[in-house]
Amino acid sequence: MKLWFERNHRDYPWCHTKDPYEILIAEFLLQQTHVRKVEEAYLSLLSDFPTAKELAEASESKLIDLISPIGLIYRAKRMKSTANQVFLNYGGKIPDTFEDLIKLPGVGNYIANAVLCYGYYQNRVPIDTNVIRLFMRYFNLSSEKPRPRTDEVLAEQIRDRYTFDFDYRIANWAVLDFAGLVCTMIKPQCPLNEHCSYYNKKILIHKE
DNA sequence: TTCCTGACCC
DNA sequence: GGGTCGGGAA
Repeated sequence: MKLWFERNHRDYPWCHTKDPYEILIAEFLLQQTHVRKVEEAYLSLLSDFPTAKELAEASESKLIDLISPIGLIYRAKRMKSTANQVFLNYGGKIPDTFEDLIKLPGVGNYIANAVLCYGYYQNRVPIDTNVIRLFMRYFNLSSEKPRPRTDEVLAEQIRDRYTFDFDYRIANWAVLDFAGLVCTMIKPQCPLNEHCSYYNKKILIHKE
């Protein structure tokens, strides 16, 4: 996986920062949004509002203009509100604990873990739709719940199998990229085929 | 039409 | 547990 990442990984601006504020912005913009479209919004937003303080003082209409091309406009209000709380309650510093992070408006389980991992180098696993799809397929995991995202049992099974011996920042990006580029939702073309229980199951069904 | 590095509401 | 936000690409 590490080798695959070194050869094939995608290069996004937020992969080059360890500033928790910039990470937070990226994760905010990325939710339920195609990665390709986020890059421009991310850069212009950081260019206009380089710190939490400036975002807290930003005009809401300006924020909406920046976010409207990628949808989910309510994120503008949440981001501004979060910046305000960061400024008021934490002296402008993004919190470094899970408990404090999820108190912020618009920050849930995934974004909190992402900030802790990418911004504070903690060995966290932000579990999103990509990670779930990849691990459910490869390890033949299943979930009782209609929404695997909310399945804490499944999350634990994924973390158990998340045994990378290198930087978790790299590992998470690698998993994300691999799921996004190779283990895709529709017609995946995967080099790990024979190792993957999902592929083997499909072959089996095909033969019958 | 479905889906996208989710979070929030009921 | 399920609905909803949302523009854009496949």
